Amino acid sequence: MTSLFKRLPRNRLAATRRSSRRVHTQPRPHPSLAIFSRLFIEGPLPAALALLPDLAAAGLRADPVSLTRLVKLCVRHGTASDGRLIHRHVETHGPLSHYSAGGGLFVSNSLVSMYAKFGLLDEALRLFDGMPERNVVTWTTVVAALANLNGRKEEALRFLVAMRRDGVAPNAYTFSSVLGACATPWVLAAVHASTVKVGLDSDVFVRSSLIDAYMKLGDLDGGRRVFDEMVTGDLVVWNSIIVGFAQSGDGVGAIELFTRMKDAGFSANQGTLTSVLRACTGMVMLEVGRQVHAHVLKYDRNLILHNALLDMYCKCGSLEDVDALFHRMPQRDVISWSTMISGLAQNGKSAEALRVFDFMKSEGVAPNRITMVGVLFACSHAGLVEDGWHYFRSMKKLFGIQPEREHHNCMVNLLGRAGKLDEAVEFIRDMNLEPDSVIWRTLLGACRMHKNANLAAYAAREILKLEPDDQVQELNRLIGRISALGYVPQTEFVLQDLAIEQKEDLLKYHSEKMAIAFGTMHAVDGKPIRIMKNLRICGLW
DNA sequence: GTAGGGTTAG
Repeated sequence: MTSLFKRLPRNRLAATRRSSRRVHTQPRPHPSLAIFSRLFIEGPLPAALALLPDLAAAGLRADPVSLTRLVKLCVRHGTASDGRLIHRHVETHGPLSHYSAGGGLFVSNSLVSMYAKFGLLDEALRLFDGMPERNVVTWTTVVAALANLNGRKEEALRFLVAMRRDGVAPNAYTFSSVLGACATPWVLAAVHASTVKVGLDSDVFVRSSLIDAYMKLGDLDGGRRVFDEMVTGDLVVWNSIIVGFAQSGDGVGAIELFTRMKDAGFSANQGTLTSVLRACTGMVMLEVGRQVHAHVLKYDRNLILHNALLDMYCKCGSLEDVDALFHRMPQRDVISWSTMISGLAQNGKSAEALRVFDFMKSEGVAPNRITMVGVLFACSHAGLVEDGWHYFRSMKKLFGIQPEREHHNCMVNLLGRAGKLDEAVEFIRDMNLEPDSVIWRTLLGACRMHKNANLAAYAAREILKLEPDDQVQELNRLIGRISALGYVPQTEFVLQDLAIEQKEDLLKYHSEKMAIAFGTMHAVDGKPIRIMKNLRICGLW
């Protein structure tokens, strides 16, 4: 136990004790090493953090192993300010440079990772810049953090180059992370070639990341080639290829691979099935989802899988399946209930959604903030303004849930759809949050629905203030194809005073039209096209 | 003791 802490030199210890006496009239009991070590390893975190000043006052210095454990505890149970507290403590009372090279490096690495996990990448980079030495873990931590952020992926690649220039060789961890930053086929080809060169392309983590990277770029053949080179096999590599196919819209291919995987002797686990189901949900592939359901049957008591199935059937609009499954489920948690509430509301069954909410409460299940989004959403669809207000106002009192941005947005949607546009504006002005573009867009949608051009112009100006660079992507290419299919725009829903051609132009970007056009272009003859959307604000539908 | 792949609700 004593090996966990090192005593400081005697003069420093004496000075610390003197200052400690000045502060406290009664000498404080000496904190025991056993308490320190146990709390640093097991927590609870607040108690461990509270001991840091005592530790310093007693002239004791935690060793690197205890400190890295404390940082880990902080990532799991604490906040960024807890992490900063540890960092400050270490720098003040046991500077990282005082540890032997390995020990200090471990502590620094864990702190860099801690900042990255709290989303404080710039603080992580500041610490990184100040480090006297860095190893492959230090570099990989930063590369991975950058690769996971849209907008900083190029930096991740620059760090990979800098790392090699610094004489640190990337390993499988590094490649697996940096592959998430390959946004063009050329970069991916170069990184792939590097993995082959250093013999890491057969590592299961690298292989799975390679497949993901090819699939994300839409290169199904590239992904398939990497997959086919696999000799030993790995469940997650199978998972990568299956999800890649499903997300590329090749649901049939995904299921074929899924079957091949089982033939190859792999047993789909919960992770495989949930990710395949997620892909089915995202692509609205009801038939494929039903086939996956058959495989879920052997996990007949798995709540996560049942919830994923429930969501899939909701998003695919198959309410008979939703009903049958929900009643058969052996247990239900707050996610099951929330899925039902939102799913029914999305399918235009608001009254049922609110009945399910009552049923949920009668079963003694406490709603959470996501449940309340569903409830407010249901009110919004059914035009139940009074009920919506009641639920919004009672969230805190009845369920202890503080209304957040998304709940405020639901209220603007509710008031706006009900035609109470002035009340919606008043609500936006009175709320304690700074309105964001989502709120203004909600109001704009309501203005269109109720043909209020003045207020629409106001909302649009607010949106442009917040998002001056709002851009339209490859849309025009797609529009050309829609027109070829006989699309005739209905200009009465454009409120601005514009020439008819300009109005038509604006309506091209209407989301349902686009979805139907996309479906028409890709659907097999005779098969239904299922359009999934989260809001029903258009007057035409 | 530090960095990695898939994993249910808006």
